[in-house]
Amino acid sequence: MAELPKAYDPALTEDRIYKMWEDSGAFKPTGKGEPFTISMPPPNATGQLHLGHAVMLALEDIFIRFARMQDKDALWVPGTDHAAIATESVVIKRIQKEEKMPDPRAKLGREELLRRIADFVEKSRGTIRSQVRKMGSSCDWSRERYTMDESLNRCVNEVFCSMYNDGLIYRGERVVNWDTALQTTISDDEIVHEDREGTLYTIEYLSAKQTGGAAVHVATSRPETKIGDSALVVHPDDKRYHSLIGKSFTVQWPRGIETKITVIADHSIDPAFGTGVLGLTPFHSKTDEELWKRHKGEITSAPIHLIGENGRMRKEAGGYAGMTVEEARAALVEDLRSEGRLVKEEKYTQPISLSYRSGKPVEPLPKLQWFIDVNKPVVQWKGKSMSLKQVMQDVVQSGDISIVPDRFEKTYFHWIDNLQDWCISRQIWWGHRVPVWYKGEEISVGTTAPGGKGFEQDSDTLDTWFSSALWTWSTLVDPKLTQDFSLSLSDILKNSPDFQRYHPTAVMETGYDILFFWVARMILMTTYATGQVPFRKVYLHGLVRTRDGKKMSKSHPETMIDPLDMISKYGADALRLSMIVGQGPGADSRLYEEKIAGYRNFINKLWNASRFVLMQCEQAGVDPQSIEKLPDVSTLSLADRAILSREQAVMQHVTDGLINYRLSEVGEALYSYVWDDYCDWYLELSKGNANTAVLVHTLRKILILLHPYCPFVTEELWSSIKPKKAGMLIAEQWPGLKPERKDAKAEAEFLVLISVIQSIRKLRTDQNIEPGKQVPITLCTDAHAELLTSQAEHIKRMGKLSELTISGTKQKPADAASAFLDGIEVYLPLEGLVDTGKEKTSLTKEQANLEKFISGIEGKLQNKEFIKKAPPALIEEQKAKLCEAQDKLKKISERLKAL
RNA sequence: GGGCAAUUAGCUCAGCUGGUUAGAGCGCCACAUUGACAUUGUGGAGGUCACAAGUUCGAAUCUUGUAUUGCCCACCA
Repeated sequence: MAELPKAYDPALTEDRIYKMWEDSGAFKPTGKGEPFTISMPPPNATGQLHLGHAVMLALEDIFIRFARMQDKDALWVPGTDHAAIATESVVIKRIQKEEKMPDPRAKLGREELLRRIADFVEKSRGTIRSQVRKMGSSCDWSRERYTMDESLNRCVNEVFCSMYNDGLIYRGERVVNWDTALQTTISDDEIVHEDREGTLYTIEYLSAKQTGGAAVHVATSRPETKIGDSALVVHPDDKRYHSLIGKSFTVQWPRGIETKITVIADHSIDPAFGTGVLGLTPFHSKTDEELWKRHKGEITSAPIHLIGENGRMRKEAGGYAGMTVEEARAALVEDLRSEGRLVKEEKYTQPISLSYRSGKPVEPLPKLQWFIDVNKPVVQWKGKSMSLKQVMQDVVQSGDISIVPDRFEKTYFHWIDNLQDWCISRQIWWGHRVPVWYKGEEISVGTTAPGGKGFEQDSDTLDTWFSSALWTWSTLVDPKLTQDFSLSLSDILKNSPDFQRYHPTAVMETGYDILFFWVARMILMTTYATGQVPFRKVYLHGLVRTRDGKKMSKSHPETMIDPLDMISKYGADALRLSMIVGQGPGADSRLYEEKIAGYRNFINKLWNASRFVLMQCEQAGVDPQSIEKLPDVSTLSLADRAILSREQAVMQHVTDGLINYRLSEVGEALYSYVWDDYCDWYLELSKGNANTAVLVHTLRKILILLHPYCPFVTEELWSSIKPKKAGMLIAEQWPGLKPERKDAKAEAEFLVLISVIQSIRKLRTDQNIEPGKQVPITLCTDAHAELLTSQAEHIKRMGKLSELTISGTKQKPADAASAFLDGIEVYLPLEGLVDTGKEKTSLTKEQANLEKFISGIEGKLQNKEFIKKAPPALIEEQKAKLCEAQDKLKKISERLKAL
């Protein structure tokens, strides 16, 4: 048997073990048993693994290993995401910086830029792959996918066409969110709202002369858009403006600009805000556009497209054309001021919309784009025609999909309620190109280019979430089939064995921050495209924060914890535990190095416990691998019987916990079982009279139960201690319960033994006995004499006793320090050396505790209502406790009196 | 403006369906260094469970309200 080193060294172990797993094919599904699939949320193909990925990988690896050990047909599909906007902008920035090329898109052209991005991605994907391996992720690499794979592209195109044919995808001129920095549209979800200090300007919009009554003032935070107004909107009940409703005016603006507006009424207007009049700018505000659509018929003038995609005023802005929005605002305000039309300027907290991607303000402007209609009731679902929204609601409401923690179901429904048509086209090049071709007025939508000359493909690409939304199933279709264009999507699905067997997936695990971006979109697209839900359960983890609860951010590198650093320092197992234990689903958590180091210590504890077991075997001349069966339980020692009984409880707890996704609790339970029960008591008590069969058996169980959490160290130890015939731990079967091993009496007696030893140790400390010195002890007991006698050797060794006397309660040694347990009196005879002060302090404290406890219980028991209504078992329990406590109190009081 | 969550030891967190003398890890104090482990062991100190009212025989746990903190959503121009 090879000697294990004194401390566990993950660096010498992890890569070797991972390779062994991978080479053995253990990550591949067996094809037998109940299928259990996880789709790995694909990390961006650009970057580095961060803690968010690490948490995801750890959780999913636990799920999948547990399933695999339960003999399920476990498949975990890995992959990477092309991350359209993020990747393109990263590569463009690099080229700009490294090659001093200000506009790579213009200079390189579409084809060359795409080639460069693809190159870059290929390199990064290699990095990501190796980092995913470092975490110990047991995913099936032979099924690895990439969102830009040809087969996935086929799926994307198929879904696009099918939705187009169903009228769910349409092209329309609408106000969209324009990111002027990235020069593309973005979806509503990619907008972040922020409050900024702004100014609310009140301007004289119509003069008294024009209205024939009072002048009309309008408050606005964006004066520059007012020259693009089509209407003024007031509340229908607002008496101030009653006479104006329905009238049209020509508004004179500085620099010779003239607009025509109509005054209309709408209930959405708040008469108390500003002047109660809203200047309606249909082309540069989504809300205004909505309002405008409702009142189109009443408004005579057409909307004005004022702001261009470059963020500058267009020629429609007359004298302000060419200025940036900010410049135009300043200029117009000055002009109005000099005309005396600037009535008021006030400080104002303005909610503004920023691009999630670029961090720059989003400019709403009209643009011809592709959208997904979420309200059209044409999706066949459960025999009904529903809208995409309705299907999304149904699957969660009906329980086809459940979300952990369930409060996020509310959030999800709320999001759907507010969901509007999804703008899916992007003006970037990196991504799945919109499968539409144009020739003059002619449009061709298809998975392949149309025949005939003169067709040109739409230059836009699809939102990256469009392809990610297909992830759970597009990764399972047979790539060969996708090359055959005579097949329909449903043919492909029907004939793809993996899709047939492994979809829907069992659980989707991801951060709550992409519930809307991704999880909801997967539900939307997958139900439509496949008629199945993408997954049965959604498990959401929270954000990993710094020790102070701050967000880790790239701009503050000192706040970042790099998972790979931590792995090389403490090992992947320790990192995994530190991210799982102590954090519930959906809640943010804090991570810091000491925490990881703590779990490294735990791993090392396990390592040394195993060394101890191996050493015991060696000393007994037993080959641990040859141990197969447990001896007859009745022949075993108290400690053996107790640990075997505890083991059953732990096994049950762990299994139930994993089934119910209570990972933190399970981790804690295992931690304390291994460290407290197993190492501190069971192994200690085994010294000198070890039963190697039980030692080996219980250690094996520990390795099995811990394997999903810390796969590396457990696998490594398994090789020394597994039964000869057994294979790798990763493929080991999850143990079933053996209720006959439960032994409440043994566990109770074990606790008595522990409490005796602990109380002796405390007496020693209280009496300042040198740690090495052996002392005599007398235990006086009527109830536990037999037990204590049988355990005398243990008590002597662990209490470092020179002599142990066990007697009845009638004879008590004089001149001894004392302590009192339930039914046992512990005496440390010291021949005149007893530190009575210390003993008094200790006993007085105990006395006070007991008195408090007793009066509490007595209060309860004297309460008639309690006696009447509490469950009888509880009452009995309380009575028993009271007796014990009173007995103990009596002894302590007597002793105190004697002192 | 709407919604959601959190508030338990110095720090990070458990405490599941109400009955515990309220727990863990780290940190702290004291002690211990030759055979599993100092990445350790032994013993200890430390909490009116944010506040208030209510339900109940009984509340850290349920209800309501308040406060503080954080997050999400939202068309006050």
